[in-house]
Amino acid sequence: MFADITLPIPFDSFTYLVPSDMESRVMRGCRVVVSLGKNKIYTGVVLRTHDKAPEGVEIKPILEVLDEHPVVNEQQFAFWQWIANYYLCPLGDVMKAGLPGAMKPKDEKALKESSRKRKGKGAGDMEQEDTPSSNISLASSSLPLAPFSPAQQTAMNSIEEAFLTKNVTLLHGVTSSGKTEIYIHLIDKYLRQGKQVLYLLPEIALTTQITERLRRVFGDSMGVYHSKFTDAQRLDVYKRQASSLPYQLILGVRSSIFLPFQNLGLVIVDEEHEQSYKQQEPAPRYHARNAGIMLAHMFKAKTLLGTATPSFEVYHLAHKNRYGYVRLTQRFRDMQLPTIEVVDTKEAKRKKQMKGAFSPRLIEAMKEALERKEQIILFQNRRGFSSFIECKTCGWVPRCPHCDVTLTLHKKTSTLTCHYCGYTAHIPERCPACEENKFMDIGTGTEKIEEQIAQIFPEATTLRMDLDTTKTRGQYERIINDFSTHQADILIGTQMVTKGLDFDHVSVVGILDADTMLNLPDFRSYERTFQTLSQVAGRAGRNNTAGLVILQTRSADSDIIRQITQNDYWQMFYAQMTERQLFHYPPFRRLIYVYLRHKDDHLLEHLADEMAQRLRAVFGDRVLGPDRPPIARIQSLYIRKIMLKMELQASADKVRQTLIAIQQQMLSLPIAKNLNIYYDVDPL
DNA sequence: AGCACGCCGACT
DNA sequence: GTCGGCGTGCTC
Repeated sequence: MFADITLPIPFDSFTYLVPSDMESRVMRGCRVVVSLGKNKIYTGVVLRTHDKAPEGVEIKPILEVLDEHPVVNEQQFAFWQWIANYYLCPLGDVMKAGLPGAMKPKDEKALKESSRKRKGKGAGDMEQEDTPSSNISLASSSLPLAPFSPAQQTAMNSIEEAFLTKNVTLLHGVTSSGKTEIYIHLIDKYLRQGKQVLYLLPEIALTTQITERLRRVFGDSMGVYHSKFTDAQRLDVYKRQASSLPYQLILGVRSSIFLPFQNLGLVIVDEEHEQSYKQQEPAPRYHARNAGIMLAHMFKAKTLLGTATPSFEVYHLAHKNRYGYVRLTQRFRDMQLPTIEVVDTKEAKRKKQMKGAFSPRLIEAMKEALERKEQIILFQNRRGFSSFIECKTCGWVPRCPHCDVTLTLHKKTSTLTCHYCGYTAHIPERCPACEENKFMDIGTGTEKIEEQIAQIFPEATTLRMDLDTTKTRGQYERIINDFSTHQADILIGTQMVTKGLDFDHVSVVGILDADTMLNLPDFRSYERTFQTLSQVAGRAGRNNTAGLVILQTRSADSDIIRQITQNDYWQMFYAQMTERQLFHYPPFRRLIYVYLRHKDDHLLEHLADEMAQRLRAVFGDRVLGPDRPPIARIQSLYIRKIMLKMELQASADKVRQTLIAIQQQMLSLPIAKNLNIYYDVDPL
């Protein structure tokens, strides 16, 4: 008897021998311990048992069976396989994402350790058991639900009506329209029917505030699943979901779609448009919103997608009546939307009125706010001090030796940093090209904004929130907390400030430079700028006063800026969709990026051409490239990208089979040793 | 992915 | 004369 075992490495499975004394215990879905290679020990999951010996390889025995009952159920297997097929990655990669970290490769010592502990309660123990905690309220508890406003009630009714005929519904509600309250009522309804609910949030939005709010309503019937939790904590939730007394509501981040569910009735994807639902590294490169819809589909459950600024993919399907559509235009307690004032920085610059990144109008608005003891948020979508430094004499620019990018200046730490691989270098005293010692910095990051504030408003206190100031645990929450308790007047930040909490004392939001976002070489740049700037703008305004947003741009009279200031989603969507259709981009086509990596640029060039040619033989002009991506080298590997634009009706299965076949042809070429090929399906 | 094997530089 | 650098090849 043999067993195909999936291991947490980028392969589908390996075949092992089942020792006769284990035959009754080696079952599909159980974990086993096996050795791989010279002396590596892994925990894997049994995919299937059979009697066909693989040819041409030595076959090793399974060393140990860890579970008496399967810990991966049939629904999960089907879901794993869907992810692997759709996102074109080995099953092992899915397993790695799908099981909590307690299944990491073990060394010999850890293995013996766990054998000993398994009698008790080791961390790697996944034996099924009912959790000891009693008094678990299954339905929602004592806190009566907060009453709806008429607008919310109407929206709730519309959602329920839409679900009669549609499996997926988009709830398109402006900021502060009370979407969460609607989710809570809907969750309550499903829980009362004995159905499970999965409530997905982007990582950054899963704060203690939202957790506590839901905890007050749903008490112990809610489990929280966050990537910041320890392996043991996540394992607890996993075990609980597989037990006979699972949490009825899971509030979680993208990876919680992999938890075992038993009777899922509803999936909520909040902030549906958030890019962070799709990850580029590591594989599997799945989109949690789309995978969540598939998960719901497998359970014949419903999906509610919520956002103030829908993604084109979702809005398009809602518009075509494939998804239900519910609009919520009224803000909670009739809060007014902020006024957006556009400042033409091209004009201000010509008149030499700019103070660094600040226009006179923005300075004036900030000054007034500070005098009224109100708070300010400044948005600059670039971290660090400047984009890069340049030798004043010869124009030399320091670049990352591993990646094909300029190094960003971080003045606080006196370093030059690569934002891709993290390489850091000291600022050179003299230019290595011409020996001169004068540099100028080009571009503006959050650090430089902070420095300019100190000059313009020396009295004001500031906080900075970007990747650099939120590296360690708790820093993010701390900045949010300090700012909401008014321990600083001004919050300077990147995209990060667009998410999270509503602040009560922010009257002015300054967008320092809308153009860098608009000018990114990406077919989604307008869609994204609209989303991001709408979200930032939504931070302005207090209880009964409309906030003021100062939007600085060099293209003040462009259509996109007008659409943003008028909050005209439809116009923006309509104009952009015309272009998307014309140039065969999503949501009219399905994109697949094929990436090739190799350390030898010349050889890679040749191999990429070869692969593109083979793809063209099948897919014709649906194949574009190969191209050198904007960042053509990361961590010493050169990269090429081939783009596929598939029709929506093209069979995903056929496309996959063709791609895998061509990949295998490529990798069998003698010159293609060390060629690395991977895919990004529906890239963002 | 991760880890052993393999062939070239600075050390006791 | 060895320790160790990371290039490259393989894993049932």
